Amino acid sequence: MANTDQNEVQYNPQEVEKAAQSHWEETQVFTAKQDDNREKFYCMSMFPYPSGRLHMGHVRNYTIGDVVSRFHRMQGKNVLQPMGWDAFGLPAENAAIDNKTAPAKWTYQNIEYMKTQLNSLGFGYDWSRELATCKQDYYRWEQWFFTRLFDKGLVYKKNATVNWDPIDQTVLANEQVIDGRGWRSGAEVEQKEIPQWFIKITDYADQLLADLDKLSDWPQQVVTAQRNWIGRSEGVDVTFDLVTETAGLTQVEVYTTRPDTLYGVSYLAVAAQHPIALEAAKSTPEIAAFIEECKNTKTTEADMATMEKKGMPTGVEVIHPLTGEKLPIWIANFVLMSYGSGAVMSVPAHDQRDWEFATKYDLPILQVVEFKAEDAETANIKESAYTEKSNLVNSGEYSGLSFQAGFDAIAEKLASLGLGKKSTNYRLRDWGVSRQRYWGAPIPVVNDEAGNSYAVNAEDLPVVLPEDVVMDGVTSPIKADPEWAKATHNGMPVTRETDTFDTFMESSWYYARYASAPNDAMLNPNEANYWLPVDQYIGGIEHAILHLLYARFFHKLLRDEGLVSSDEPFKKLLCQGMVLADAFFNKDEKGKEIWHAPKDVTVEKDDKGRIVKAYLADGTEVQHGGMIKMSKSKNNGIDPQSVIDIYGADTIRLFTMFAAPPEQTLEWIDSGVEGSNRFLKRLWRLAHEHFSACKEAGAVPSLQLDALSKSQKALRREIHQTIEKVTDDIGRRQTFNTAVAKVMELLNNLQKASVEDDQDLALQREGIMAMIQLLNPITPHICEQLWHLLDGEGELQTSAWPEVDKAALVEDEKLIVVQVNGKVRAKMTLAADISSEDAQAAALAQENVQAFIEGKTVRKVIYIAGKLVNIVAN
RNA sequence: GCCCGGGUGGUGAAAUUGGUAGACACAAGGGAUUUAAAAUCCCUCGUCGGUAACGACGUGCCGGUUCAAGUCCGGCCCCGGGCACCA
Repeated sequence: MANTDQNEVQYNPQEVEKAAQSHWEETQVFTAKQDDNREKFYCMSMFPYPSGRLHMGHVRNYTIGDVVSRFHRMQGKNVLQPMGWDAFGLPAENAAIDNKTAPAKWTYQNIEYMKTQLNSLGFGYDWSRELATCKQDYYRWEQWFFTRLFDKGLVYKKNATVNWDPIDQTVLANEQVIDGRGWRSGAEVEQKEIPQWFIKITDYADQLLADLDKLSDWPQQVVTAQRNWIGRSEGVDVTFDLVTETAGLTQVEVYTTRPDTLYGVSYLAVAAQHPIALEAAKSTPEIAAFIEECKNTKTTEADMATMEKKGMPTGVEVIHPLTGEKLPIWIANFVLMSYGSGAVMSVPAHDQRDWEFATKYDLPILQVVEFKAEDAETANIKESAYTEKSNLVNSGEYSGLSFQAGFDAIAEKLASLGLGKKSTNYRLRDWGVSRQRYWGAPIPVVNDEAGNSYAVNAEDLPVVLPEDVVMDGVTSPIKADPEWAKATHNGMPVTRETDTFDTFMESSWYYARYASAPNDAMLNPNEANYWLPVDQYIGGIEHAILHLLYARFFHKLLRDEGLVSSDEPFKKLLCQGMVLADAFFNKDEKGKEIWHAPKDVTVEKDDKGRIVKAYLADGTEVQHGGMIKMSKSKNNGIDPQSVIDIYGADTIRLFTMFAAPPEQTLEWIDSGVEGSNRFLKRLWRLAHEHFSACKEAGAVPSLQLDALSKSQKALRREIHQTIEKVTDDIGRRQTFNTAVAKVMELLNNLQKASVEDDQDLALQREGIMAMIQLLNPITPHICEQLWHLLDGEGELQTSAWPEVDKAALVEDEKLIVVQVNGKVRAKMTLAADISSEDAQAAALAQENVQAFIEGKTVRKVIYIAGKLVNIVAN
């Protein structure tokens, strides 16, 4: 029991971890080599942006990845777990301005430091495959690939709006616009149209949608989010003839998903930028003013839904294609120029926005869809639109048709009149990849004097981004230097594009480059196809849409280029939850919240452990803002390094895996971290006690399976139940928290078991060795050291995962619960092979059961073998 | 508004196929050890009643199915996240 032997070796995580890490370095156990005779397992975590230091979100993400990798490696698979750096991006430019260094230098310094942090956490990466997206041996292939897409007609240039800072004369990224003003100049940001490059992701919209069905090992919510983002809808393009020619047009086209409601149209609504609106503005100053107002309405704000529906009549009219009726055209602030044709047919009775608009401007509301029977009592066109799909009414010859029949019949009629055709629309837009930033991969395009664009020839690649630059904070160095843009293309003088790629370009294919990074090509298909697809991808839910959609798209592009053979890049996806911590604040004179770091705050708790008072070192009282996501703005981040320095990597790894299931939020609790550390100390101590006992005994005794006592059998069953559960929890369920809990339970039981003879000692050894193996994916350093201490066979990292001895699981006796009318009244231990009759009889004989059935008639007895008896009596 | 999650002790959570609700851990309280403290170890710990045995109640609310419901079905309330004027 509590052995306070003075000679006992103390658990010193720093020493243990250093030793284990050197051992892995010597054995090169994480270097992955292609081997067609072994089953491969490719486990990848989302690579970090090299911001300077790891944060707790990284620790959680990469611990999960390392646990999965080590588990599969111990199962004998050929595991690849790489790591790299998402190294291009805006923060480097900002830091460069603040620190007066070049973005490249800052980035490489950060990479160097963060790499030591990752290593100190013991993550088993194959560093020989390390990549940084800002290096030319990486982005040159991205540039090459873009030129291939250029040749295939999958990219194009068009005007698109950017945020323009009129004082700094520069383009701003969305995050540089704060409350509509430039972050440095404070000038009001303007929308400006400039030519930019787009990749035709919409050409792949159907494939991206259809292949979602193959992603059965992705979280359902991510699949759903992507489906909604692609937003496929089926409808009809309807043409309305204008009564009089306007803006050079004789017709207006609209897109509708509800052609069945065509008889309910009472007006058309067009976007403020629509040609008809612009034409009307020429003669009517009020309209011009309204269009100007619409320009300034933010389209990104969340309060859009509550925004007032506003509009103005244009005075222009169209003819209803079926009824011949004249309908007015209105300009409406909720119609988007960027979706469909920038014009909609308005059916106020059956569309809520149209209803609000029509009610406000007193336009006719015509019901053409019958209320379903179940809605008949509640629906009321005078109060809101009825948007259900149902049979048609008031629709001439189409009245009485169902939704689908009406849809088809009206679509057909319009087609025969030459005034409509069925069409499919997507919410998904083409991917704009131009960024007017410096720290990114230059877009490999040159332009001649006539304005023609050419993809840079393969032999002229890469287009190198100069790294030794001075950032003035306003203009991109490659835009500021006219010499940089000078180039020749097939002997002709040309000018380079000075825009760079969206950094999502780099992160869309890095998983493939880890698998294969030849010097002379983007990928070697043979190597890439050995490792791909990624078997397990782990990262934050914030990338559920953009990154994961772009990467899926890129994979299909790589496939169509013949570089990979699979359809999807990531077989299984795990999105880990956020890390939360207590946050504290007080308010300054202006009422502004000032957030204080948890380490500066002292808390007082009541006897239930709830925070009743919190104050700073100088006694100032602060308020507890609750458990919220660790962030700079709330000043509640915990630096992982400080935790590693105190408790070591194994403790931080254990706590993050134990405190919550991986996809749920994790609450950072200091006392919980101490608890995890306590557990490791107990494990350490038990293993060392065992080691001493073996030394005393002279030899490591071997287990005599047929000579085990009843309690020894029970303990051995517990050991093998633990192996069974942990294997399932890590391998299949990915509930690492319950795996840890089960090992904790085993340690508790092993500590309680008295060791009196050789059999006890041998059994203790079996249990300890199993714990070391089972915990190794989570806390590999301590396990590695204990494995050596106890002379484990072979390399722990690649040695076989412990196997369940099915015979050990067999129970001679079982605990049976006895219920009367569904309530537990007794428990009894019976032979496992007892007959149903005997079990029922034993249950009825229980004293407490007798008390509850006295005076009642037993109607029925249910026996669930080996588990439960339920006696129904009344 | 729409789409996902979720609601279980003082707290984080567990209960995998409908079969003992609360494993494991944290906090709290009590005790041992110690000159003292730290560390360590032991005990208690859903609520109420009872010395205890045990009993009643208990998984957001209301109802249903079932021998049996945290789990399944119907309705409602609340919380968190995501998307958003997509025609």
